[in-house]
Amino acid sequence: MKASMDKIVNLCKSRGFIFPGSEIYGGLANSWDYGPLGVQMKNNIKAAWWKKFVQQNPYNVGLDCAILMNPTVWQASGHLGGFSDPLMDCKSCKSRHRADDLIEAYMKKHGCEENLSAWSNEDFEKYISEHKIPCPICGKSDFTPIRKFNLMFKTFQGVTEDSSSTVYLRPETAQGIFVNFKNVQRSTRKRVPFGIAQIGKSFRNEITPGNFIFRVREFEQMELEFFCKPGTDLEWFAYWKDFCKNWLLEIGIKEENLKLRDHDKEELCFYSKATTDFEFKFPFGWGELWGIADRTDYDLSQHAKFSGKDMSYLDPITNEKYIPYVIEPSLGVERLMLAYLCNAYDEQTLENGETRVVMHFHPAISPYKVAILPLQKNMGDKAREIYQNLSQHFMCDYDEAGSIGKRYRRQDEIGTPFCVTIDFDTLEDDTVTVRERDSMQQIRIKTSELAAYISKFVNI
RNA sequence: GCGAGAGUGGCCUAAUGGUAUGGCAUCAGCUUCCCAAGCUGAGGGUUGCGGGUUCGAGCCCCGUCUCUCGCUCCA
Repeated sequence: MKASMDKIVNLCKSRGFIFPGSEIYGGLANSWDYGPLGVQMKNNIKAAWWKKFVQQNPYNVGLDCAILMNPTVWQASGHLGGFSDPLMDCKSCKSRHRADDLIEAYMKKHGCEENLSAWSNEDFEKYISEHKIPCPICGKSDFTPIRKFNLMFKTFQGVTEDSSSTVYLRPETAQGIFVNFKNVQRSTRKRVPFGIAQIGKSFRNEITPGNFIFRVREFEQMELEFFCKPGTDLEWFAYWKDFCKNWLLEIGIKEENLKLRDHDKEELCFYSKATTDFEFKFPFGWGELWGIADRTDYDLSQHAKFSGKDMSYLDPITNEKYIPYVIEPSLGVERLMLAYLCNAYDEQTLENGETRVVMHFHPAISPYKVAILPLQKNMGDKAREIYQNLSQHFMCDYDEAGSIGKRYRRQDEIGTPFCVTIDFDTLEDDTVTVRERDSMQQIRIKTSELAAYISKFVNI
């Protein structure tokens, strides 16, 4: 693979796709700011997803929920409580362990197994010190107190930092969809099966983020929750798996960079009946890109239980009443963008021995669609006129600095699919040369036909 | 949180304790009618921050901040 993380990171920074966050203050680990090209590309990715999953899809509708939610939502979903792992370090050898794992292993060995789910951290610590449970690495029993790693960001609603007003930043957008299931169904008169799509920020206090924008603490999700009748769920699971894969191929992800992996039983989350990961071949190895899960009726049932509201669906034709099953394709915007950058990266050696870096973006995703390049600076007036006209339709770049070859290179590097050059003839007969990025082929075209010509490629 | 490593213009890089190099990139001018050409010139750094040793610190010492890599975790 020609792309390496270093090259991608450097290109992103030097060309204005992605900058390190808070850089002038020395940065903030794993935070990233999206520059002029980055935000454009990110918006294009989101727009393409929305178009495919909402605009063009007869089943689905959109939604945009608040990031802050009633904390009970997170009790119902299981994010509070269940997912803060009780971790302790061995003071002697500095290794880290889960207290419940240590105790479970100890109990298993001594044949006295118990259900630990109701135990508090104090219970864990007491049991470990009373039974002098040894560190599996060094054998000593000298642990730090338990530290809780809650993966949710906490903040305070209201001006006093008092615990009664604690709220959380959502760790996934899905719950906002579940709590609005009835609202959306009623107001749109949708019948099951139907889906609700949402794009929005989520926050997770990952202990180990990294790999550029692959894993970050603040990220944007594109999620679909598709509600269907129990029993039809596996059919729909297969349907969305295909649908998602086709979309990735459509926007230009190469099939050889993609791998579908089904979770086996042990790996499945407690609420999930089936999960398939789309993995992408990143320069650092295969990494999860898109997770598709059969969440069963777990979420709606939990919300019914905790809220006391009926979350079931009454089929108006058969009069059957049931809690729908949910198929969830969940995709991270930044992660897809990183995959997309790696997927598009190419270095080519030209006939003259020079190399060019080319980003092979689909025209719908590339930040700029067209660059306007006057061959000489004294053609600037005409060129700016063309720029003004094309800007009505597309994101355009304008560049009159340096040789024409150099300007082509600059556009190749940021993946601009078309370059329009203005020359002497343009001033005479109003035609321009359009140069295509991947083939480097040139065609001559009337300026009046430019917008229509380029539109054909830009629309997915 | 622990362990290790690293911080010199936008990027890369040089500097036995002695005036902070050079390249790329950027900008201006000349030249140039289609794929990183050339020439001339310009701007940009108190070496992450604070202190100490010294006649003198990018370099040595202490502290601090930040980043990177590994470990534990990832609904």
